[in-house]
Amino acid sequence: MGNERTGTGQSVRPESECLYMCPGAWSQMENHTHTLPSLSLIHSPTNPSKALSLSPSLPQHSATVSASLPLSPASLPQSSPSHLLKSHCLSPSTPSDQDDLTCLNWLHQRNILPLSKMPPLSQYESPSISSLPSSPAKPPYSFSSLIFMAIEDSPDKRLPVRGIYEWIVNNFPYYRTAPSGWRNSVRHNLSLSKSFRRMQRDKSHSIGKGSLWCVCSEYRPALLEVLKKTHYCHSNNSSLLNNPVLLEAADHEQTAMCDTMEISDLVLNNPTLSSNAPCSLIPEHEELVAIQSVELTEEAESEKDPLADSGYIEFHYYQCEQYQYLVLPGNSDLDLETVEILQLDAEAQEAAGSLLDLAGGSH
DNA sequence: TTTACCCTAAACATCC
DNA sequence: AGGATGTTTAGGGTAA
Repeated sequence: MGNERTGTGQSVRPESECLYMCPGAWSQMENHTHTLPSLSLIHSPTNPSKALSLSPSLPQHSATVSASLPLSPASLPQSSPSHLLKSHCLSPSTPSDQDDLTCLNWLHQRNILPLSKMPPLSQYESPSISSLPSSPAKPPYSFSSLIFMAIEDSPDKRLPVRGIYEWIVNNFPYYRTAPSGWRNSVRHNLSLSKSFRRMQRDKSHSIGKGSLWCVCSEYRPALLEVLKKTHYCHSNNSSLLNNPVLLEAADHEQTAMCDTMEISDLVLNNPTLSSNAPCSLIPEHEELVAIQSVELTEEAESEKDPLADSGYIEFHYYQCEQYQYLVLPGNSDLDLETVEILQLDAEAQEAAGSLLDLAGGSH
């Protein structure tokens, strides 16, 4: 009965997690390694020069999505990285697909990878693992926004109620396990909101029960605006994402380069990065995670990296004391507080992706 | 405090 | 008949 709209987490992360990094962020980190002389951020264990070959041509959406990825415990894997991969798979695919570690198709279409959002580690020290929530955090979007996105994401810009359900479930894993009352809320919104219109069914082309629903064009800008606001409100952990240029670029499907100056600033101001790690850096578990396949330059092709060939890049996340570490190939350490400005949480990614889609939609 | 917006639940009608 | 869909009402929470 309670309102869970905030979806903010309050639990602790497992001590070691795998992270997912969008190529844009990867590339930008790479581009700024020169400001981090003590860190060799990205290189392959088998080919240290490989990092420079991982320079995907930044796709249209990558600028927006790589602008910020604040980290939140609520959206973090609670039990295992595979759980994270499943629960945060935002691809509209079948359940079987979602069991696949490579199930990031939808995000990949936008060159986005889910990277969990969490506040600095100090905010949730020492809760027990048993207190971890077992399901993904509730998306911050209102039902109107969810319906809007679902309809706009459909080829014909119209969906039956069941199709809306399916879209939401496929894209927001929270609703897979949520009590079914949310469906009632969806119908309630469809009926009550002036933004949505029920279309007369064509009896000759029966779609089964119910009608098709579409977005009223006159309310479309307002719905889009709400999405943008949600996008801003849930990405307040990043000065970068609050840069209007980013969303403006999203609206125009333009590439806006993320200003990563803060990276060097943060790193240079962070004593943990200029000294050795305060404890041994042994992650509790390791996994390979799917990361978007990147287009390699010809040079890279000539120096093949088996990890790159597989489409996987291995790196590890874990916590130690009050710091969060991202261990990249080559045993490099990076305080995640400095990384987060390169990351979008899944929700922000969602918003960004939807906005991008919408921006390139019917207008 | 008010207002607007949102979420949730429930009851009921209609359709398939 | 039963489930899905659609409408309406009611009540509570949150933020501006």
